[in-house]
Amino acid sequence: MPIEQGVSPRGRSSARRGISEATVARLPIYHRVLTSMADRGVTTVSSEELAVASGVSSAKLRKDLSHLGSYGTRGVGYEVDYLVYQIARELGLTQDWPVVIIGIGNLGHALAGYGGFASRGFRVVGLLDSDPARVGEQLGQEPTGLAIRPLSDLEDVVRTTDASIGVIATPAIAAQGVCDRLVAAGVTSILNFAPVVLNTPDGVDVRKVDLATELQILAFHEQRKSDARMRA
Amino acid sequence: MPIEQGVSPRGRSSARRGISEATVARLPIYHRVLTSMADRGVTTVSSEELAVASGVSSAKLRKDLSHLGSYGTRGVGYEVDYLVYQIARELGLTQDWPVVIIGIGNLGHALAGYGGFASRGFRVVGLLDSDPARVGEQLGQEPTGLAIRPLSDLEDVVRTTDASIGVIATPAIAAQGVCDRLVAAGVTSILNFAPVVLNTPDGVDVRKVDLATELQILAFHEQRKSDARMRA
DNA sequence: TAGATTGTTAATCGATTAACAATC
DNA sequence: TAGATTGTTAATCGATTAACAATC
Repeated sequence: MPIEQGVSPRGRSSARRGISEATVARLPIYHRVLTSMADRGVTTVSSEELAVASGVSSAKLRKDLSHLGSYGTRGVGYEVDYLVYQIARELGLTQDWPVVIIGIGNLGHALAGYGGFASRGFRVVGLLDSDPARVGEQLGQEPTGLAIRPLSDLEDVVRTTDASIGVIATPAIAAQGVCDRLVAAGVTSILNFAPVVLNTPDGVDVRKVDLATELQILAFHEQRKSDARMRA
Repeated sequence: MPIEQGVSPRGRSSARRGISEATVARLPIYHRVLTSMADRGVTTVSSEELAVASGVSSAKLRKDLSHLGSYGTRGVGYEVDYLVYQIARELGLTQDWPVVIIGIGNLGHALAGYGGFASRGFRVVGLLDSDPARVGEQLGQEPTGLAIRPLSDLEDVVRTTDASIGVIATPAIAAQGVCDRLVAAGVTSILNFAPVVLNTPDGVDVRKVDLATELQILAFHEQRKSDARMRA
């Protein structure tokens, strides 16, 4: 019996090093597609089926999944429930993540009410806004609802809720200041919707969602297509 | 004088082939950073300065810009205004792009009111929702405002406005159907906020913005960091 | 056993980086 | 001319793909 692959030195096989960013970015897609399959009563899926449903090639899918471990059965495929669980564990969805949202304008409002968070273990535990007129406003239904608190409560909210993830939905001008305060209060992951490049120390992860950028990329390709039509 | 680089066979040098997706995705960032510099009265910028402000390496920045043409001056840097214009032209921001938004819930509402669109040539020309209670609602101020129209008007709106970009902000269940109708009506670029993998024919570009996915990627890294702290 | 499908390898492709000649 | 900085090259790195041996 050849030792093809040493047993991980750590308890959890998934904790091996070297799962690439590109793979991590696709895992949530697989997770969602698999969850929806499970809901429809599908119990087993092949890499080909899952790949098509996820919009990737089956080779890429198998390669991605192989980073988590050997969870398929040759000649058969993957057990949907088991794979959902393994991906969730890899992504850290088996634990609860307290999230604070700063800037409760139109967008912050929409984010606070987004159902897709809670169902994946993200618990919105704080809503902050600098506008005194907005402070105190209650979002959501009473039992689970949350009141908007003044921005000055930021440090307090982060510490009492032990939130490690902050969502910035403020105007651009306020974003860096809020970011600095979040980091100082102990937040180490930031999802940024403000159209600015945030400066953060090492060890803090920032992901940026930029609506204008997305449209601009589409416009670029739209222009290409329009040029191509022109030539034809 | 050696012919190092043939003149493009097309009128516009920027229309050369082979500008990579990775580069295209960064151009909007450069464009925004440069615009903000111009607003502050900066007239000239070096690749090093622009790179730092954009959060990339200067080598990457110069490589990216070199795909557009030779718009810098050795020993000096880049003229801010000129570079802004060249990037805008490359991205197709020098023309107007009519955009329709489908699904005017919290998120669609926020998108419709987002100022970052108009300032970059994206004109929201249609708002559609399937909820009769919402139809007729006026968004924005009177002169520029827009009324929500019934979903059944989709084809009509796309055709009369000649929109080639559609934004889907509907619930997941409705997204594919709306997508199919948009494509049938002639839309060739789609920005999808619904948490589903859309199926589209070749030639249609889809970009997906997925809030839950972004948080899940952060959670993955957060878990890693927490593991690392545990071990320390 | 025969058929199916995984997990992995090796080849390919593409993007990033470092370094520097060109040139202002 | 001396100093600065671009544009480009070549090396490196990482991700994707195709193919197939392993194995259910």
